[in-house]
Amino acid sequence: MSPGAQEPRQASRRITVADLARAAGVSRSTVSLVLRNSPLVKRETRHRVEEAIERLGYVYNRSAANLRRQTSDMVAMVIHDLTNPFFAELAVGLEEALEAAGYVTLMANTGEDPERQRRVMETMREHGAAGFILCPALGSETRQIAAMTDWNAPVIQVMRWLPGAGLGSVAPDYALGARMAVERLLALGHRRIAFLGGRMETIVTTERVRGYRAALDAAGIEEDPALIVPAQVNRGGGVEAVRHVLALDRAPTAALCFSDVVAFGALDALVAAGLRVGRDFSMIGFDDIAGARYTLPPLTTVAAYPKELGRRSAAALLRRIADPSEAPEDEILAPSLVVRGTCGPVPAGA
Amino acid sequence: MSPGAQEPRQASRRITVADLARAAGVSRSTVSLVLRNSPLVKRETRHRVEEAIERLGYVYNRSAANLRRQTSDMVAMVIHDLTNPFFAELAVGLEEALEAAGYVTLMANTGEDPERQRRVMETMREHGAAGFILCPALGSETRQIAAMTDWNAPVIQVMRWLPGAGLGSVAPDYALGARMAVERLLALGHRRIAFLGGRMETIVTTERVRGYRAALDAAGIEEDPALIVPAQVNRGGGVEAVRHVLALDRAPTAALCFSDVVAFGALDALVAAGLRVGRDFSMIGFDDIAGARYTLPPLTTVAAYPKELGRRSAAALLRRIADPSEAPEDEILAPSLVVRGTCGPVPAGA
DNA sequence: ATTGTGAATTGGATCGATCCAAACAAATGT
DNA sequence: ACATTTGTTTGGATCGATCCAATTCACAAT
Repeated sequence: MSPGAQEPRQASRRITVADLARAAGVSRSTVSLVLRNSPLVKRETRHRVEEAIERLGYVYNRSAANLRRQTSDMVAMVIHDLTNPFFAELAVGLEEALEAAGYVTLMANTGEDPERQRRVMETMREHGAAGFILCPALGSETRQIAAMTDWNAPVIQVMRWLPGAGLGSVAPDYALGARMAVERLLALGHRRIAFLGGRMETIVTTERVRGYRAALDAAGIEEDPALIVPAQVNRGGGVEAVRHVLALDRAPTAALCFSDVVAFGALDALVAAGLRVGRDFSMIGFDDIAGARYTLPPLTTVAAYPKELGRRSAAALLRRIADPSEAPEDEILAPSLVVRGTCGPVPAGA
Repeated sequence: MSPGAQEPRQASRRITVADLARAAGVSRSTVSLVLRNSPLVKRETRHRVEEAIERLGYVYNRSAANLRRQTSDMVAMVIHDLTNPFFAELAVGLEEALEAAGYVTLMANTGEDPERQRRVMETMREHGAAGFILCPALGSETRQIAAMTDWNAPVIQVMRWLPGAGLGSVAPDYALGARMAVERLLALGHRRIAFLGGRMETIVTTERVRGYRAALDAAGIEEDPALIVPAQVNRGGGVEAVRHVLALDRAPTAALCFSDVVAFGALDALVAAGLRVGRDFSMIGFDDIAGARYTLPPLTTVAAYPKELGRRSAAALLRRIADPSEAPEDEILAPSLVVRGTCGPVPAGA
């Protein structure tokens, strides 16, 4: 056989508290107390039990314990796209915080499929998840998600949320971020500012557009609908959107992009069109993903701190698990503008 | 209170099979048979039970069922860095395959911390994970990982592996990939070819270097140790490694980078040094991550298919779960070379 | 020797679903 | 009418740990 072959693997029944009790000459109850670090057991008894645990190679059975205690130490994390670097980082912050609090994480990636989302959440419910962190797939039905209120397990939505589901959420202040970005462009003298990328069906887009509009309004600039250009949320979308606005009669001199990834594509298209970004054209992204500092020039963008968002949503969920009577809250994190090299004063000619 | 407030939340004891039995006028055993879709129950009885399930809003308790059946439908996925886009995609492929097979995924990110890795794996074991997918953290002790053979749950290592742990693994053929890349560069006439980035303590690096050497050997080229430049596995590492080799007496005309991310940094540094990549200097990356096609020029690289690797490791694990007597296997996937724009013939002057 | 007190320990019931051997019902054969 | 087969249903024990009320122990006080 293989070099690592063991002695003939015997069926070896699982070691239980009963076995430990027998081996240590105490009752099951006492063993249980030792396992839970109760101060009730005499020091010497504790040692005898611990010795037996060691000697027999006992493994605690959390499922059995959870069944009896009517508790759960599992949290469900349901995310629409883990390959998005922003969400990957969010997931890491989340898991880290949950682990630190003694929970294990059940993970599922829905790939934007509401049906798959429904299915995995149902399964996790059957597993007795103590709570849910959900970044809902596009097309999730509010009714179905809202029904989770009587699942007897709190739900926190992250990044995206279904208005009126009444579930609580943690997300960056998209509108504020967009507003800050546009205000920066206005301060540099820009008057024709585009919004590139995103899908108007998503709350994340409408919120960002809302902030964009608010900034223009406050500056007394009349909005030009032609400058709001929805497009796919990827590099190709950025390319397309830029091509579109450059072909306009009165092209913009600056743009806020839906996300950094869209901005990357936009940057490519601007360079291809012979424009020097940061001089001939100013641009701001959204998210501050890892690659943003490495573009040429480095991308000015709105940072949303995904890891922190993960931690916050974990904290919010744990609070609700600890006290289910607490009302759901919507937590909104202020983003910040990271100024790099893609913005400059409006060119003289414009 | 909030608009979504429900009627006063009653403590509402959980609905169990016993409740269903009472409601449907059958025994608990019959209910259980219905739940498991047994063909033994009469059609009409089944309907009565199903009606009760619907009416009472029953939720199946998988933990209780697993306890009694001495089975488990949870798989543990322990990964060292989920924010690495390569691993994120691997994780998605993995979870997808596991979900399709009826398993739920317990996820943990170790952040390259062996102690944390030990801890989370122990916890998952206590939760009764049916198997483990492990991408071991740097510095994992072989002894400790090898000890998992008597955990009574199969372990598959992905991407990285500890030689001699005797556990089974799924990984790309790193050596072959490196060899293919270097052979390409040789065919273009390059003779001084560098290897940039990576850490010699990791098997992934040594394997790639092995392939690099094999290609040079086969071409009868004497290896120059000065051209093998370990560096951090990030953009900065790439920058540093390029600066180093360009300062050599006889600088190389081409390089294989440890990974795409290293190649990105290398590209930056080459451009900064005034070299036209693909003409003055040729370069190949490794991984084929999403950004690779968007560099200028687009990066030629070795594709390793992370999603497929995830699926394969899921399949391998499920096989071992189904038949634990099966010996652990090491599965090695052939990578392929994706030719884009960063390679060209050796410049005349060199 | 007896009582009292707090510390330590314990047996039996329990969490929710499933296994198992046995019982019951319906249909078939002789 | 009875035995046999096939099809359905069932009660009690069980998985492993914990809860709870009750008991035993150790030791000081009377």
